[in-house]
Amino acid sequence: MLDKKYNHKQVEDGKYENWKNKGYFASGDLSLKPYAIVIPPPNVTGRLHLGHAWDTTLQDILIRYKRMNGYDALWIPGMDHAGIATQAKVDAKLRSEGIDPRSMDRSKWLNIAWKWKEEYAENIHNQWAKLGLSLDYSKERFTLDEGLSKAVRKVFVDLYNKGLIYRGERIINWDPLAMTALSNEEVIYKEVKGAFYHIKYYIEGTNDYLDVATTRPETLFGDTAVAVNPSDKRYNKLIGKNVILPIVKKLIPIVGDIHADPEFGTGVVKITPAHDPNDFEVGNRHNLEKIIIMNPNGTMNKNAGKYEGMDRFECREALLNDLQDQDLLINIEEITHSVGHSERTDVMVEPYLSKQWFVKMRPLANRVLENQKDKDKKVNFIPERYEKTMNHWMEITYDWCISRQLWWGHQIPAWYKEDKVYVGMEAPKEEGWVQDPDVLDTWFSSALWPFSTLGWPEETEDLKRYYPNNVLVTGYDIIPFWVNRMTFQGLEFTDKRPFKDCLIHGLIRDKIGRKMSKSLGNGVDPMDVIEEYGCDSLRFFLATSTSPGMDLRYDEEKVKSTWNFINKLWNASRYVLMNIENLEDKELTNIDKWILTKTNNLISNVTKHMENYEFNVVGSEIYNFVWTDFCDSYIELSKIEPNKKVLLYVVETILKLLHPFMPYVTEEIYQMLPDSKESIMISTYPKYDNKKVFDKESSDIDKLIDIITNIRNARQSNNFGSNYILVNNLKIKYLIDDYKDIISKLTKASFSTDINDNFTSVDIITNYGIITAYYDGNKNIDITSLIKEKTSLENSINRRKNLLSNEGYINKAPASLVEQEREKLKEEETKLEILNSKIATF
RNA sequence: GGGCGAUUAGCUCAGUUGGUUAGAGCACCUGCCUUACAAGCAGGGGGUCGGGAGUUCGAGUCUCUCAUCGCCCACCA
Repeated sequence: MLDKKYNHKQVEDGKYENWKNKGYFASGDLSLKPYAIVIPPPNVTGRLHLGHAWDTTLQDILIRYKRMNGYDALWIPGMDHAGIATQAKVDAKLRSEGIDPRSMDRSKWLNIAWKWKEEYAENIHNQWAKLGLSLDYSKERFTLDEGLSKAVRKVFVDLYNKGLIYRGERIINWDPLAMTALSNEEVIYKEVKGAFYHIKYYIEGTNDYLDVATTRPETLFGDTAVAVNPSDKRYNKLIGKNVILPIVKKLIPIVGDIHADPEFGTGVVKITPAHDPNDFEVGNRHNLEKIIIMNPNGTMNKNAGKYEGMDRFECREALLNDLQDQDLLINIEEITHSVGHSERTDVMVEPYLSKQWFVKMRPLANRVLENQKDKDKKVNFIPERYEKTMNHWMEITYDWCISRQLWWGHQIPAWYKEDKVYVGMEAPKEEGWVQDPDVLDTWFSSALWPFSTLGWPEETEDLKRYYPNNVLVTGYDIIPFWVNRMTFQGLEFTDKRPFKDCLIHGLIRDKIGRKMSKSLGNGVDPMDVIEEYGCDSLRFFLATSTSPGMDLRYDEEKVKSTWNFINKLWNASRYVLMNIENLEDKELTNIDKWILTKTNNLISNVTKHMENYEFNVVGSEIYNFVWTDFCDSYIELSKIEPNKKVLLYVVETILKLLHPFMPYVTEEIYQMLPDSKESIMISTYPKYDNKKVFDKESSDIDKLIDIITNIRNARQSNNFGSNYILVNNLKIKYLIDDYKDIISKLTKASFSTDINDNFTSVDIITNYGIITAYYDGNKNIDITSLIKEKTSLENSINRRKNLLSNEGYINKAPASLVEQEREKLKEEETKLEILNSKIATF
């Protein structure tokens, strides 16, 4: 027998291992239609947070739903090597042991990193298990696997041969802490306090100077010109003259360039081609020298003269002091401006001239834009609006810097010998070639994930069967990083979209709406939630608390109320199981027919909303059905005449509908049902059956419930006590006559004819007529409440009369609706009549 | 500067192609330990859907506009 209370720990214990061992997670039944999802691979060094829990829960719901619907459901697990993130952690650990990681031998370092990876991968496996995810572990992949690495090399080589990958000197975003290049997407712009430093650049041979404002004065060592706008009358006569670069005291030219905006600042810009993307362009237009003034670690190099060796910010201070001393500093204007920071290390990014590998984006992006115009080939975003996010990115994107000065990742398949370059799948045979030491951006391999995990570039059976994937589930925050890149790589290398649907969810926020983050310390560990409320509670909360694409506030109260819901389900099942042995199958009563109707309508609605990814609607549909229709109504109404078959059918249906959301508790209860199969996981999803829909009977029971509520209401407001007599005067008399026993039980009333003359009588006014109640006590009718009810009834009648006399409405509204209105009007009019006669007696 | 989202009950959120005095959870009020459940049962109160205008027989739902908050992209010498 079930315990009185739902115990999530006991329920969840051991089930996952059992499912896994029995092979329920495995895919590959070729007689079934395939359905495939690949998990967004978590960073191998990370710990799964609530966002992962949400993301994976949604996928598991889809997979379990499809599996129960007779699909060969494949959910591929896997992890991402997460280049910078992992390397930073491994390095930090080594440094804490007093080891300088960069002084190590690369292969030794890699050994340590791999060990680290194994350890952390294990953590993630444990967390996936805790979340109940039905992943097909036989297909698990890692982005640095040999197969995936081969896919990476193939893509690199092919793009190179097509001219879509090139190596060039460009201004890139440099992370001086991680000492690597970054892509634009890895730079986070933050508003910070800074200043415009106004510096005197004396015009050669005069005592006049130009007021040059800069936010990064230390870059002046790399200045090779000063620019003014050719149309700027204040300065354009100066074009061709020179200024004296402060401190350095060398001459640099004044050039005319449209980059200088006369409206902005002083209208004069210093040009530092090696340290600013715009200046780089200006430099190219005017053939200026590009002087790099920093070392990769953010310290100044020899071009900074006496400042060599100082950190860039230290140099800034020292330089400003010197400028001040030499009366070259005009003023310091404090401003707030946005400055790029490294996504991973959070240090200020330095625009830096560097030789890197790039993907030429325009042709690849155009292909996506073209493909999205084809209804049958496009990636369908849910909600649709996120397609704009992708398309916009495709329109404005520019070349993707893919080389990283790291060790952890796919080493670039390019080899150099003197000034020759070789790009290929394998190293050249001849002596003397040296492989590029850099690795590829992590996202370069993630972009291939939907097909590389299925064996591409080999033409595997899996690839043919499961590609394109049916759906990809991820948060809107990584559309630019990942979804976009998978889409263009998918099209380029498979000629297909990587997935048909792309289900987008939002971000998890804390209770007061802030993003969860380490620095705020407001993160919630899903494992803690599972410990306290169980995995099923967490999953149901995550999946049903918000509509698609919207953010979700984590609210422990809601998880708690989900637990209560499960406890309710638990106890309803407990009731059924406690009684089931003594029950028999009987002919269906109208009450049975009512719940069968409700159940099948539920199946129909739930199925529809599952197909549309509307899990929040599914959640409230099931919740209301279980609590209100099944527990509050059916179980109570049927207590006099319970029907074994119906009770079991309804419970089993509920369990199956809920199973994708709450795998554990539904399995636990399912196993206790008399005819259960080996696991609910592999049982068949409920199907709508119109033979179990009885509209007429069902509508009668709706009325019965309505009448019972009326009686209970009257009972409480008049203090009937627990024994009073009802006399039926309804237009639908049969209803009460047929259900006297039930009404008595549920309202504590009797239908005796033995009415004492001293009893007080009260008329209970329902939509279907009057029921008179006789009870031993004082009359307790509140005339004001009657009048209040009368007023609102009159208003409603007037509203309806107006509506029904409106020709536009009569002619254009659906006939059934008009008919409904007429009926309601009639009901209300009779009720008003009764009410008026009641009031008259006062 | 461009784009997107939000604004509905005290709080957190739903509200499916416009269908007619708006739903849930939590909180609140009243009465109940009724043998499935007091983490429960029964009954109840509470919002006119950010402001304004429009389309329509009918708008929380469509259009325009304003306001507030948030996010994304771009720019910021």
